[in-house]
Amino acid sequence: MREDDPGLRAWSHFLGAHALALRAVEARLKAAGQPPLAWYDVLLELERADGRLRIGELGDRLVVEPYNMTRLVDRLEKEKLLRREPAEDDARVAVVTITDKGKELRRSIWPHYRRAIREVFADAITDADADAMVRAMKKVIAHLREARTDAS
Amino acid sequence: MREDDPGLRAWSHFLGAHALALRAVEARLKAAGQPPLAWYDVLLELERADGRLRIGELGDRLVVEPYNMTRLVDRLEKEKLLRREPAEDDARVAVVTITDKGKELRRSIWPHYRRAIREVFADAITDADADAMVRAMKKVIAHLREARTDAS
DNA sequence: GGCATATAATTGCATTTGCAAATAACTGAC
DNA sequence: GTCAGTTATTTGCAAATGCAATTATATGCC
Repeated sequence: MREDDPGLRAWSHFLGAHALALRAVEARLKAAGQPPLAWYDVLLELERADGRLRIGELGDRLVVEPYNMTRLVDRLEKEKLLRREPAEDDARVAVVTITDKGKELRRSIWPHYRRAIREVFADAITDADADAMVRAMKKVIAHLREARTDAS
Repeated sequence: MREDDPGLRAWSHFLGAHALALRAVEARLKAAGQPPLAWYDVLLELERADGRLRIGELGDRLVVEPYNMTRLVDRLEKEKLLRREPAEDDARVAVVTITDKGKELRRSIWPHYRRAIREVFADAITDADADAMVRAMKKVIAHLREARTDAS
């Protein structure tokens, strides 16, 4: 019953660690009166893209389905953390722009989030573990990102 | 803006890889006409525990909140994959027992699930990567499981 | 240009999750 | 034995998610 293939073993530990760690991080953010992680992700991705991004592109980068991205943007827009604007070149497209309030919120969340990551995750492993994880995770990400592109 | 602390970098890759991989695995299961992963997890955990487990214990092991565990059990019970029974010694407790149908479903899901894990995750990394991941993930899990126990 | 097909975003409806409260039963102190 | 406090599970309601359309626009082929 117990799995001995290294890949399968890694998968099950991967899921287990993720569930525990994410729950603990979200709980800490909430305890500190901060918004959910998804909000931070959106704001960070927007800042990284110099403040403007199409909704679809945002969804691709954050691994959020388009219909969920629409609604996540709805919520942040209602809080005036970002704005929707029509794209100039393509009328189907909505471009999202981060507001000053959005930038400020992101900055104010970060210390809480960073502390949570450290306490929950980073403090449990060595830097060498972390580097090894980055290498492995990058391979998985590349594997899945390229599979998404090939139309065959 | 980009993070250079190894622990924080590992965290962000960890989340990214998880989101992509889980989406891909769930999509494959669905395409193969299989039930959601959560059902498999419940059935497997029950089999590992010789078929019987309290609802709360199941929730702890699967990292599912009690109110969600109640409802997940509701759904599987409606499909006759398991049964609820009152515990003999403690009338507050509901014990869950896997049925033959449940065992059979778990066995029939596994080949699909295993193939999905391989295609999505395991094939992208080396055995050494997998072993390194297991080591790191175990540390995170131990860190969070023991934190949960200490009442201080 | 005109039409079939593809793409971006959104929406209605059903399912699932989260939160706070309710229910029921146990435990320990007195 | 009784009561205060704790624990296991469940439930009502609100919020978030998944799925299957729908809308609006763009693109390529004739």
